[in-house]
Amino acid sequence: MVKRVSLWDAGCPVARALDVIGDWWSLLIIRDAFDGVRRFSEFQTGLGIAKGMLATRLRDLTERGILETAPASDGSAYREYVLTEKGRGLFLVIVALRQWSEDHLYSADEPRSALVERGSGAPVARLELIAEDGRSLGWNDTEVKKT
Amino acid sequence: MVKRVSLWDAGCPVARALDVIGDWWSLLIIRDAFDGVRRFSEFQTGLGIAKGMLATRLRDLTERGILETAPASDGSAYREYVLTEKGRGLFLVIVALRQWSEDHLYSADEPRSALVERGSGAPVARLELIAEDGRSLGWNDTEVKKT
DNA sequence: CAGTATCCCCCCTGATACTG
DNA sequence: CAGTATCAGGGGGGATACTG
Repeated sequence: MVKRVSLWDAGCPVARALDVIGDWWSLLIIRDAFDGVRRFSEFQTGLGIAKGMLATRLRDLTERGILETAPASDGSAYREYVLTEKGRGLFLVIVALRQWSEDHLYSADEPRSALVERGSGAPVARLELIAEDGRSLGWNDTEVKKT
Repeated sequence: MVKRVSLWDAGCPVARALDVIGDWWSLLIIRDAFDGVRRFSEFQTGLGIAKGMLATRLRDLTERGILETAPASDGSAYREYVLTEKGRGLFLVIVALRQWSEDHLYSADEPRSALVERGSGAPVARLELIAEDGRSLGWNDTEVKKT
């Protein structure tokens, strides 16, 4: 973000999305936020990010409506950072990244993690693209249509 | 990629994925590849990227097994860059980004695009997270379990 | 703890020129 | 057309010190 050439107006939704969350740290911060991280120091130690960088990223993400600040839940004087509805909308992006990563970036003997239902621990179905009638679609079965 | 601090070994699949395709240009190149772009100059003019940067990105993506080179289909002496199976696996990541972007980054009066079935033009269902029995799941219904 | 301020390096990135 | 080589700049990003 804040890059020399913004692709915001390039007319492609993907480019516009990357303009907002396409830098190195943002998605990692958002991932941590989904995992319940809320405090500055939690992000900082968990990510190993420099404090100044983290402050900048948190401010940017807040300005862009992905995070919002809330009074600390423990009564201390500090802020907490929580995902907005817009921010929570990025969940599937992270799930898709996770799924691809575990499919293609891990060797068979490495420890894995899996997304399961909270409580029951039942596995979650793989993300897939389907037609409205339920047929599974591959990447080559689709195209982008301007409306 | 090639960043001071690699998160490849951070133990998080999302971080590892971003280590591979988390830089500014890679996903845009991949998106273009999904749209059928194959030639150096097509990428270059379509993205407005500097030639040196593009050459570096194409090489990195090839080394990482996301793209592969093929002889030019028109018989010329040049290479073409096409997605591998691993690269095609990123389709859902791009779809998720597109969906989020159109949900949250576009105002009502802006022109949109939509993913439709090739040929029929029938709309594609929204990406969503479901349990194995078909129930729709929200972000807060899940957790990551180490295996 | 939660930041802000400063310093500074280095690499990403663009621009241009050059080659086959 | 498809790159490679080189140069120059700007800012991403780390480290440290400082404040409340």
